[in-house]
Amino acid sequence: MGATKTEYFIDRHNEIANIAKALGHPARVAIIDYLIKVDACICGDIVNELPLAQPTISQHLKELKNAGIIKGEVEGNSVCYCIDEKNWSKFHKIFNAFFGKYNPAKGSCC
Amino acid sequence: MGATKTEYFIDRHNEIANIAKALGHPARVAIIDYLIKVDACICGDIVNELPLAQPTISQHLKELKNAGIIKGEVEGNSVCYCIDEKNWSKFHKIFNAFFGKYNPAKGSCC
DNA sequence: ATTTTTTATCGTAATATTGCAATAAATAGA
DNA sequence: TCTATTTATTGCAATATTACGATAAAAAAT
Repeated sequence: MGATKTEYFIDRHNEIANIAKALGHPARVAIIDYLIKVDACICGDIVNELPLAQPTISQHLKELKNAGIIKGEVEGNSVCYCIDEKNWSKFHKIFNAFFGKYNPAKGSCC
Repeated sequence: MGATKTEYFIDRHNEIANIAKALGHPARVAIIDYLIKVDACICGDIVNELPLAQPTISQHLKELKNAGIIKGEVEGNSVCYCIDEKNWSKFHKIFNAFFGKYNPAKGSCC
């Protein structure tokens, strides 16, 4: 008990849930938004942008990286983080397909 | 400690995170997919579709309802659940705008 | 070589989530 | 009324998440 029964569900549902879960924290959305804004790959000054301690940011970055949303490359002293372009497009498509599956126009609700 | 510091973040980031969080479990994605598939509003036979106990399903339905993704109406004996059309369109737009903010083409990553 | 800068990891506390058995609540049907 | 049927709620155990201080690791600068 307590743990999600991942093996009970189909891959597609798990994949959508995984991406969504990674996006399911305001700090992580803020990190992504910042990375998009500065476009060029920016490293740890994300810490200065958010009201969270450095270890917390590092943890959130790790989760975003694990989900495949961002990637980080060691750049001398620091680490350069940026959006993972390839996965981003993929995830965009997946979510667009998911939301597109339902057509509100013909919604025949009670 | 342990709780998300919601008040530290801007509304937009919290909104995206909230929807994403609700979609962040395969059972909830499966429930949505099922509701879309049967189109007409279907009640508690979701329980027969998923390998989870009735109270667990009920809890997931509650979370989806709280997030505004689905709505439930009492229909005699049972409850009729369906996609919340209005919010669905809204959420679709929000996520499309979010993913559309980044243009992988000009991604100038390290 | 020592210090600074930058990021990751460890350890720990607080809180949240997931899941279910048991049970309640509410209506339908006999 | 009594009995199903259907859904929600309660209570609890197991696990996950969030957050941060302390500290490690690794390269840069002095």
